Amino acid sequence: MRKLPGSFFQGNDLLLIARKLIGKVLMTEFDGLVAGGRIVETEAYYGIIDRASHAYNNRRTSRTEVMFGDGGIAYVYLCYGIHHLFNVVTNKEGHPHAVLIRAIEPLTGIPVMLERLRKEKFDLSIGRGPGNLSKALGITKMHTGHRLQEQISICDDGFRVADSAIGVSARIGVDYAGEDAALPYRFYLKGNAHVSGPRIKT
DNA sequence: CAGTGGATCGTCT
DNA sequence: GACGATCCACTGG
Repeated sequence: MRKLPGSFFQGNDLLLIARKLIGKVLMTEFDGLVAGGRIVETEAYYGIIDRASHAYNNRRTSRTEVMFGDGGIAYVYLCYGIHHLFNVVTNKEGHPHAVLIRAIEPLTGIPVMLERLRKEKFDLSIGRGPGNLSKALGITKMHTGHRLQEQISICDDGFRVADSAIGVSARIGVDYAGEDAALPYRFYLKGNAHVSGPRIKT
């Protein structure tokens, strides 16, 4: 288990980073409670030229400010007043790229996740969908701006994903973004039951 | 199954 | 004052 260094996140190749995050392990440790899972679904948000991005048109506010910093930082915000969505900031200062983590396959700390979700038994909804995974891992908007090296970290455990195992599609829930809604910026591990969105028909 | 609507509040206009 | 990078429960077929 090797924590990904800041340099992993600071490249300008957003789509490649979003793709390479598939198969990595997202871990949290809050108050001694460890939880984590394998990332199986991501979405890329292309900053100032992407109508789906909060940083579109160089929109710089107190909320979006962390996206303008160096890569390797968490961007967490509240959606629909209920859900905390976790993003990884990428690229260098001044280039507000981000990758939304949409789903994980739970690996460790499953009892802790069940407790946070108020669930009795393991089921596929744990870690499925960006709101669910943040809740399971205990991530909230108070963690926005945190470096991904301490309480929240992303690790390589040696798991390898072949290019052919990664599916690509349009992003989910970004209809407001006009033509940019159709861009192929969503990546997922084919056949994984924890991936969100409509089931793929085979 | 598909479709619909409610929850709930920070953020920006 | 409007609106989400969502989720779940509930409806009807």
